[in-house]
Amino acid sequence: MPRADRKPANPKRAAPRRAAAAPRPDDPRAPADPATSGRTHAERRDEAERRLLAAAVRIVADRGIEGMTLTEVGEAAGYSRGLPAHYFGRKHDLVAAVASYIADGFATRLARTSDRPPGMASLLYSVASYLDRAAPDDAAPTRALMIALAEALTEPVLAEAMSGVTQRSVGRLRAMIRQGIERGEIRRDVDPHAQAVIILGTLRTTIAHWVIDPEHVDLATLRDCYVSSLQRSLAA
Amino acid sequence: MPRADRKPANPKRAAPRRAAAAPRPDDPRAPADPATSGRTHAERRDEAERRLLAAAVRIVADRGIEGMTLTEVGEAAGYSRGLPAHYFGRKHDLVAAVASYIADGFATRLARTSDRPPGMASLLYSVASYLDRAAPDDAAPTRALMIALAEALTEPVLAEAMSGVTQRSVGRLRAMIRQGIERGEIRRDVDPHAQAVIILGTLRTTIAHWVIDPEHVDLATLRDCYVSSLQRSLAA
Amino acid sequence: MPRADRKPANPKRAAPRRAAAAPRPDDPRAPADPATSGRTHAERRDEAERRLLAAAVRIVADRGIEGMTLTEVGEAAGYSRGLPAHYFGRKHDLVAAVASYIADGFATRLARTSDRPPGMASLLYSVASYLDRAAPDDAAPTRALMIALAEALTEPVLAEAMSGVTQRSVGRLRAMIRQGIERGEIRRDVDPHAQAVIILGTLRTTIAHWVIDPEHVDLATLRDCYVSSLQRSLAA
Amino acid sequence: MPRADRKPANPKRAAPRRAAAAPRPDDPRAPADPATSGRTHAERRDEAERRLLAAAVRIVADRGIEGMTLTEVGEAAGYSRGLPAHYFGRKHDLVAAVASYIADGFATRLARTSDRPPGMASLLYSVASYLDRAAPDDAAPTRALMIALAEALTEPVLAEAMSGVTQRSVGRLRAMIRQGIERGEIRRDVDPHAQAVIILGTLRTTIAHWVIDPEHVDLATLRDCYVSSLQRSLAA
DNA sequence: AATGAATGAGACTTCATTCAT
DNA sequence: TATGAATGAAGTCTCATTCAT
Repeated sequence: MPRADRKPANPKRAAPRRAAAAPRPDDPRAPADPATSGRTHAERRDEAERRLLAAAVRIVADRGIEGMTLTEVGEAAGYSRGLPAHYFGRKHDLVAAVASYIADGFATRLARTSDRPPGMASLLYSVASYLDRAAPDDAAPTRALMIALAEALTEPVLAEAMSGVTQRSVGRLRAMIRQGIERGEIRRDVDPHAQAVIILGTLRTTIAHWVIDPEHVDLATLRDCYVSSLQRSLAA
Repeated sequence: MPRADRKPANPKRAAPRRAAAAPRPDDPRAPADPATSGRTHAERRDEAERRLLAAAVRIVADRGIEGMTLTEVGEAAGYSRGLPAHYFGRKHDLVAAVASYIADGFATRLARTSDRPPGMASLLYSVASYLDRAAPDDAAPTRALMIALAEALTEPVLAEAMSGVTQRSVGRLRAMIRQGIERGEIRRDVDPHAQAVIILGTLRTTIAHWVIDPEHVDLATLRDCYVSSLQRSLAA
Repeated sequence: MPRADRKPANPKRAAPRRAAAAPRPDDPRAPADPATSGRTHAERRDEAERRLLAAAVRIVADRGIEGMTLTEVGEAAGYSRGLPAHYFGRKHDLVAAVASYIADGFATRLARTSDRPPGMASLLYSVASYLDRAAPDDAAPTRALMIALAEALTEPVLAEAMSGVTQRSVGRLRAMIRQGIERGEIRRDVDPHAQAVIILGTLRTTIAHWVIDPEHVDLATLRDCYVSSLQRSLAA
Repeated sequence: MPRADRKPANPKRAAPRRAAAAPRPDDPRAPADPATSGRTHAERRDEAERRLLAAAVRIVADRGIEGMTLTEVGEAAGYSRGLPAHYFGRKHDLVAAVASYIADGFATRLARTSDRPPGMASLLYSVASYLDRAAPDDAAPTRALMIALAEALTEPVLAEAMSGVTQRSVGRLRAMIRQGIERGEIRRDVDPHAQAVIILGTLRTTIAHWVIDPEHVDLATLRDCYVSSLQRSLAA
């Protein structure tokens, strides 16, 4: 006689299902009213998609792209195993969406958002605030970016997205360097593009260093140190 | 580099697979006579192990750690698919061995091998040649190191092995910076360790950037740019 | 060199395997309509689970626990080879489920289900009907129990389940013996527990004997023989 | 550069090798002089074979036939992985040899070794001492026999060897029963063969029960209980 | 006589993917 | 919209087995 109460042994299947009430405010920009009822299909779809992506980012930050399974993403987002596939189709496409989602979060990070004058001042300010913004309470997005950059070496779909965010970042730095040269603040023999690549590389490596070993790395000190180094090396 | 010869034509070949024609001189110091007969157990074992590791490195350079399968490693080395497991047991242990193997290949990369005077000159020379050596004919070792460093973020066994190379490399840079300070070439307020960590990271990140996107990055320009930046920012 | 794009496992996936023709009525109480369509998820799941367990019991009866493979269980039940793992996770857990399934089928075999008076009469009746019920058309369940009991010696998960069914059986026999003693039908110097263990052992060995060599063993004769022996040896 | 000190990850390979000095007096009947030197090839071969078999029995007692690997047998006996295959060829043949070896150890267990008079007294004495001898300091041989008997249900090569012990044991019991009948101690309507089969089976099943679940079974009580039951049920 | 290198079959297990509900 | 049942490919790992030393 079959046992009525048997459950599949897979422990993951025991994970919470659905949780329509208030799944989890995964996304910092969570909507004010996450209640299921009283919302249009489009709204629900959008929210589900956002939650799935946010869950995916957290998982990527933990275990990398290969370590992320569709089942896990669905359940971590408070939905069923099947939903990620339902929305994104192939895993490949989910990975692409995750990569864009991660990149978007950093897209404007080097944009000049202050009232600093263009050129050297903007550059130094952007560099400083890039490092400042890396250390919020939740390191997951930063960690996810680092991992996505790393795994772009072997995963073409990531390479594409990461190449995009890299080029935008390099472009912003390059523009500031050019302005600095035009304004006579920065040496004329500096190659704006190459210098921008090096600055971005230094920023990323500093953050990666902190992501790996936050205990022993003091971002504020490194920030000050780098800003003054940069000033010294670029000054006309 | 993709392999040319996939499998022996005759699938039911009972004879040992090791082709007498010296399948591939994986090891630069390949033995003169790789024929099967006339060698001791220990010799055969050592050679097989070396070949397996060399094959694994090539595959890691192509597809990353997760993309490397035991079957592929065995066959790429000219043996059976079972041999890697037979030697290394778990894939985990093969990965550890591969990581050490990769790390060993770069152990002396930042050692001062020139006749430059110690201190600033050595430092700048080492930095320049690190970037120069990244792009030889066979980029596989460099690629493999970059990938191993990247995947160390999510794979603890790699993290351990990579930590070794990193510490050795940081140590060498740190020593040069200290000498530069002692000789009065480098500012006294530079923290040798922190600066060494940042320099190494920047070198690596930049190379990774180039690996992913060689179109937009010219290593020679970067090298000159970085050397002069460093010189100015560190100079006493 | 960028990786060749990974391709979907099988682009032209063959149609689902579940034959609509009701592959095999594995379960004696097979459902009237095993067709795939028109059933809820829960129903399909339950039926699949029942079929898998029934198939597993048959295979265990044939080849023992070690000889049972997940692939075989899946296909013998009319499903894919992947389903057992999908439901039960590890083979270990399937084995545990099979052991419970087998034990459950025999759990009540020694319960007094007749209108015989308690004590000696019930005991003799239970013993007789235990042997009678062992010889239906399909010896697989009995054979599976014997094998599970045997392999419990080396497989802890079986030992647990078998220990359970054994203790229940011993408990029932012991209760009847106690009643017989209280009613003055059975000698006062009989140790109810030890005697119950011996009776169960004799029953099982008799059945095992028949399972192994049904041609030369006449269960009806052995039954009569043992019932009268028992009566003689226990009578007050 | 390949690491010279690498060992295969398989932990079993780290087990002691060879140990020519005085490996282990596995066999109680070990030769007086186990020294390697000064012995003929035949002697060394015999000893190696005996050691291998003794090691195999210990392993079977622990993990069963399927759980026994050739490598483990060789190393547990103090030799190399390859020796069992070298001597016995296929695993199948080693199993057969092990089965015979086990059976031989129990060949005389039911022989009347006392001065009891033939017939009923011998029968009861043999039964009692069979149970007594089951629980010596080293239960491995008993365990191994039980396991071999159990796995004979699914492993033909075992069935054959076990059939030998069984027939000898049944024969001895049958002879005692016949003598009892001739001497007028045992009822004439007892079938000597069937009764002997049932007695032997009950002895074995009971011991197996005790092996699995020693907590709930007291062999001494069982022995007394069974002896007096037998006496009453067989008495003329 | 004895060792151990190497092979290859076959098991378990995970998971992306498809499809019915 | 969302769930989850079911498939099947691909990978890891274990070992019996063969064969050179």
